[in-house]
Amino acid sequence: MRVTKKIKAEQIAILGQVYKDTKPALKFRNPFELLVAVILSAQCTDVRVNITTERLFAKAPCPQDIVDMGLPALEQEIKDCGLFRNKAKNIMATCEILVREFDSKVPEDFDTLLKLPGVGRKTANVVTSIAFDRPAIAVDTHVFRVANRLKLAVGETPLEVEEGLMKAIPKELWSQAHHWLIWHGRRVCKARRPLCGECPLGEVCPSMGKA
DNA sequence: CTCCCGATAT
DNA sequence: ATATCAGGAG
Repeated sequence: MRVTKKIKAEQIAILGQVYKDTKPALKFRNPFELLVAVILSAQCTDVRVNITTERLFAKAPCPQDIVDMGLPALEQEIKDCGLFRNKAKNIMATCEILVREFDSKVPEDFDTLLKLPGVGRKTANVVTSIAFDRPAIAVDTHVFRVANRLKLAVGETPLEVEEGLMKAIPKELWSQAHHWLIWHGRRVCKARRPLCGECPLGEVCPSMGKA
């Protein structure tokens, strides 16, 4: 199957119809909690992140509280999420910067977010999109896999896929489409055993039955 | 490219 | 037993 512009539009329309009511799976009450939750979410399920952040923010709801708690205690607190030494070091360094340079608030500017330790392109896009309500497409493992399988956007790297998706999707739908792709990746177009048999995109998917 | 890393699904 | 999980840094 050759995936034309028209077929891409159909893919997007179906995704929007099926997943229109989806929202972020990560629990958060403000931009700071979202930022920490997304840093923790690397190579970890959202369910595990939510358990961890609920416990963490009960003890330390603000950047200064985490700084005061100290690195070893933070490591123990987030250990279940994996990669915990790197994540703890990055969260601690980020909190110190937020307190010292940004009045304990999460900056809204994308490039400023990118400079924070532990914050890469995916995390910065999630925060600008979800916390600050600006159009962005964060390419995580689900978005990367689903976009490539659909050939909605093909690329070897997350950045290539991000750029392809921005061309294929109207800007006003970027943030929503990001959620549609994630939920489709979680529920149907799974990494290991995709449920092609019950996929609403079967007719417009070039990878149908090939995984 | 490799390393970081525990929990979970298959 | 092993692949995968809302990645990022060196």
